[in-house]
Amino acid sequence: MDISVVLADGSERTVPFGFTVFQLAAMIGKRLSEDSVAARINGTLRDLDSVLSDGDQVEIVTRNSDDGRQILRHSTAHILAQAVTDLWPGTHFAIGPSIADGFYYDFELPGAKHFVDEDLVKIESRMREIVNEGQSFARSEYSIHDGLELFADQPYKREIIETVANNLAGADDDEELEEGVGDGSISVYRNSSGFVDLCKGPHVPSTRKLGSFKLMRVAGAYWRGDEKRPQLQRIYGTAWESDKALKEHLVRLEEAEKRDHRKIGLELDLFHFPPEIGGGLPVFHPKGALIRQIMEDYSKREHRKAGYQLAWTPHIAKSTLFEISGHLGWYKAGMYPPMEMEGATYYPKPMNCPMHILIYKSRGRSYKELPLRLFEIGTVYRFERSGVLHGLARVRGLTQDDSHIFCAPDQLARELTRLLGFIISILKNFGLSEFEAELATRPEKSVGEDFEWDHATAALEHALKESGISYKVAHGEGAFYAPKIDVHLKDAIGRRWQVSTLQVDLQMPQRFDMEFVDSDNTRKRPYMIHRALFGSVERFFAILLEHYAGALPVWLSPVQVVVLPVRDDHSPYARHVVRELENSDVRVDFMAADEPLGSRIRKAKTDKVPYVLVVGDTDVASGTVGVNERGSKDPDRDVPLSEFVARLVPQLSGQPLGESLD
RNA sequence: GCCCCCUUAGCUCAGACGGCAGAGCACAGCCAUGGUAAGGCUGGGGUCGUCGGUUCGAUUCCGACAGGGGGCUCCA
Repeated sequence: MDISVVLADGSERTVPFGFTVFQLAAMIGKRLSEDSVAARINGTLRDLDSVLSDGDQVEIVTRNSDDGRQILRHSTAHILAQAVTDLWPGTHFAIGPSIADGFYYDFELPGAKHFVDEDLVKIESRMREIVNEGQSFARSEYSIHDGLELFADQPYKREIIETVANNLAGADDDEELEEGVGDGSISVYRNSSGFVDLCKGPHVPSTRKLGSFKLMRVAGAYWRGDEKRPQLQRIYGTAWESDKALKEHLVRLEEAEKRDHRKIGLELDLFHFPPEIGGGLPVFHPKGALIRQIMEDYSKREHRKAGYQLAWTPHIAKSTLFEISGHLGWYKAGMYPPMEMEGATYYPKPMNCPMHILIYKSRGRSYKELPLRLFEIGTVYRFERSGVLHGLARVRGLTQDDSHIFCAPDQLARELTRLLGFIISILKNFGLSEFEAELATRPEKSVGEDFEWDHATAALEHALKESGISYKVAHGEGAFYAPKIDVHLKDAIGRRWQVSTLQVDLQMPQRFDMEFVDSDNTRKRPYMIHRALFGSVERFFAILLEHYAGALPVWLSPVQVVVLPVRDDHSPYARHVVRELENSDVRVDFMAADEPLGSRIRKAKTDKVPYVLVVGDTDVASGTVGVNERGSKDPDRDVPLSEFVARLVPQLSGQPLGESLD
């Protein structure tokens, strides 16, 4: 008896009853069957040995598809666990999912031992043996009861099974499902060698399908992500559909490493972290400070144009302020410890907002003044835990480009829309073009009235829709006092960074008893919007360095042009060129002819200076320069100086030129 | 804070069974005046992260601490 199935392209195939997916793939083509790792049957991922039913919609999943790679990674995680239990009998293994680019597996070694780096070599070679043995993965199902018995020696597996068994409603947890529990039964995969793991599947049919993987590192990771629970030993690996894809991935990692802002910061002499000052407290060297200043000046100018007023507030305040704001109640652990003086207690500020509120409250406010937009590039101090510090991206003294907007309730939606548009346009002017947003809604633990949350959340969503930015809703991810929008951007090599945040604060106006007099002469409470655009100047600085790999656009470059005389006797003319450029507000350096030309050019280019001008005999004679533009291979000789200036000047302001400077 | 790794010249890194510490780049001086990515010579520069232990002797072995890196947790 034959049955018929529908393939991904819509065509129908007739196959014998009892045919498996793999047999179907083989029937379609040798290449397809070789590349197949699983199948999607009626929308669900299944093993290749699944038997087909009449009318099934079948899509063969190949190793180079997203689904396929995920299956390869998950299967590779299994043989990682198998290798570890082979090498350390009695190991407890917890979970081992696929993740972006790879997989991990969490273990608890007998005797509370820890992995060291050399162990990865041993484990990897055991994994290669398992691959070469061509072990099969076979699925079977167990009742909860039998499953608990099967994993009698595996407390973490038992906990997964028990949690879900006790709370079937919790079965919508993806991780539990990936681990193979649901619907009152569990599924396990058993290798031909006898290794068994709890798993939903699917898996590749044979370990021989695996092999393009590499173990990357060992790390500690808390069981279920809870720092109160045991810390397990996590091994990270990467796995791909082919050795070529694996190699490309490793090259991409190297590229990313070259862009590391900490490395670039050192190479270009921009900033460093003196241990004598303390972790997370950078000093900016002259060139780095100049870049910062350009960023900040640009930002201030744009804010003034957009109707903001600049504020300036001190770095410390009495405890009273943070008692009113609530920071001492909620976030004391995140604040630097206090200083005592003349009987009062002072704290370094962890945020600027309470001080901006005091500016608002310095006198009565009329509805005619709203929206009142205050802006400050203000440095705040937060006691980040030592383990989380990361270059400029996560510091303890950070400078927020912070604004607080106070508006009437009926102005909220319009103001948020305007704000989001402003944020996007500024980010674009820094040469960033791909954005995504997240709308974070009310968390379970939160304060405030429903109608306020609803109003604020709706206004945020309205702004997102108006701006046209793509977004997703992160349910329950908001701050406990406010819903928010987080803007993420993608950098030149596709990494996502969170930058701007907009929050509609439902608490502060009340805590500080803020009000304004409305047109009907009644006192009303304003809404308050918190917003950081760069996030922090330091973090945004890091993002720009990594995005541009240090080759900043002309307007942000600390040195825009270097002028090199070929010989010493060209120096007077070279200095004339320097003066001319300085008259056009170009940041220009002169490099004396005390080294060979080649090495001076090399130095200027490794400093990533956008334009290197070389002047020699012909230039002196005819008033020209030899232009070396960053990124172009050949010099542009005999360019009249006035022509070069005319070409350069439009690039000096912070406006995008729409060109890639990579 | 927790797990793993690292710490030798300003930078990138060698090094030895435990027996006077090495290179390249950078820096300084002299020479070389060179039209497009490293010119030559000479020189200075180190308590081998800190403290303690083992040892006749420790930069090397052991321990603690500090700083850095990769993760986990956290990020108002």
